[in-house]
Amino acid sequence: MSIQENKFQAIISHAKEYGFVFPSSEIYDGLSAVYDYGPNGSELKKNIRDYWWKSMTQLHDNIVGIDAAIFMHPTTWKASGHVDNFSDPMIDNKDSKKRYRVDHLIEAFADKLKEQGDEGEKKAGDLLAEMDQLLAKDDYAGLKQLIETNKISCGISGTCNWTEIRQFNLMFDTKLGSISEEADTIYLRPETAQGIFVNFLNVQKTARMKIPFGIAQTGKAFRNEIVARQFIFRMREFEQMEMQFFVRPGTQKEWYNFWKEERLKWHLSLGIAKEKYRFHDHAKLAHYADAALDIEYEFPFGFKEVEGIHSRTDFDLKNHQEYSKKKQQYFDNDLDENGKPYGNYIPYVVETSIGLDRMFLLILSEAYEEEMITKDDGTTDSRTVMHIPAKIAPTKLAILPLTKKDGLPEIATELMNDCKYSFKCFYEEKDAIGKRYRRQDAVGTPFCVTIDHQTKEDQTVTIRHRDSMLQERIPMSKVKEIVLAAIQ
RNA sequence: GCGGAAGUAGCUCAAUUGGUAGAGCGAUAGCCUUCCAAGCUAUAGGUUGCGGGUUCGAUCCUCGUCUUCCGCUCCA
Repeated sequence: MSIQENKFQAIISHAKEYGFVFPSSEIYDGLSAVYDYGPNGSELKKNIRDYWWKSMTQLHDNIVGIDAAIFMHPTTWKASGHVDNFSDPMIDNKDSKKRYRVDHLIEAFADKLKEQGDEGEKKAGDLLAEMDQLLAKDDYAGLKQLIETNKISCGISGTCNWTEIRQFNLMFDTKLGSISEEADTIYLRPETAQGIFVNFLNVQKTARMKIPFGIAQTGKAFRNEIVARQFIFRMREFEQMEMQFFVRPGTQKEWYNFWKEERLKWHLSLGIAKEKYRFHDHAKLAHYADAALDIEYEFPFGFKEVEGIHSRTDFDLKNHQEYSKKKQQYFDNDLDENGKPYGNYIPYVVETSIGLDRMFLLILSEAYEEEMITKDDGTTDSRTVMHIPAKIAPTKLAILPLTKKDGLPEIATELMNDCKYSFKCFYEEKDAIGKRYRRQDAVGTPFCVTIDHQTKEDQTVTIRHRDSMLQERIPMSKVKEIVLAAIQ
């Protein structure tokens, strides 16, 4: 475990040192649980996003994309259930410093009452009924009163020395409109999915989609996590890559299983070992789901969720129909077993939702290696190498003239100009060649090409492979196609 | 948010009982022209996290604060 923890620390340091991830606003001591992506990080993140986007919208002809706004009409979040389910009243015991969710605290007390026979059973029922009423009214003073009159105590300290009840709202809000008194409160979206749901009919009609079909979207989402830690794993501002797949009611289970397998295939297509992944089925389901699972990856700090597959039923569309008073129905012309069209219905939804930042951390965790190598003369040496899959590596090709004289930089520049329209290249003529190789290893560049004096004679160059460190002599004219073949 | 630990150059770390900060690596410029980091020269880089207090004098003692790490609490 401690080796793994050290590895995680090493990855965080490496990420900062080589321009992948910086703490946000670092010169002002940082902002907790917010991070910025540097030059290499922003390339890698973009490449992961593009790879996902392409696999969804280009390789599936029944999936189209949208880019909905972060700001949405406030009613959206009432319909989605987030306003009610996204805030929990909390209370702290002053002696034990333990924090409880108010409803959990009272429910636990009620469970104890129930064990005391019929009379306790009745008391517990009354208590819970009263709690529900107070919760519905957001009456925190009343809830505290309820705790005090029932002498509900802390399990650790045994005292009833409680703080005031406080509300932890997990959605960020802001004001729309410049004069704050007249402005409406709106939320920063806590998930991108609702932008897809409210556009369901717009997309279905304008892109002439037939069920089953999907809508994909990537974008920022915001959650006011009480504790946000573990580097970029849990951030307050993060990016999601979501796809909502609309299906005929009754077929959701089959599509749920389809996407479960399909999404795992996507992960494995990046060359990551199957053993690093596992499925985790949710026993306790969210308010909108009839089935849910996580795709978990073994991070240095244990198996954690990277992606979720949720069978969201018709919960969202049905609620949007109710709140907006706009029909969210789809007319299905396909014929059922009786030869009649399926007709009007509100589709069911299967969601795939992956955290881009988590995927980024997954790639870093998977790629990072401190390698011990034995040199030809028997001495040992170490190198830090990022085995980032070539197709998402920040830089694809480093072009290195062996020396900065004798016309070698000119030839290298020519190659650079030939390749830079096709993929991201990096040019460097400083320092010994070995040092330059190591620098490229550290940022995960899969290929280095060295131009030497022989290049002037026969137009060949040395191409050096990052993972194996093997070198081969190839015609300079082949460089572009070799790299292109590796990144597609 | 609570408890514990830590914070000195980009990184890793020094600095005697309190006497106003050094090294290695890295970076930059140049030399060398070398196919797997650690040849040579030079340069830059610090209000010791920040702010008070004690003291003639604080990196060191003390208080507060911020950040990070570990453990709790929350995570639709």
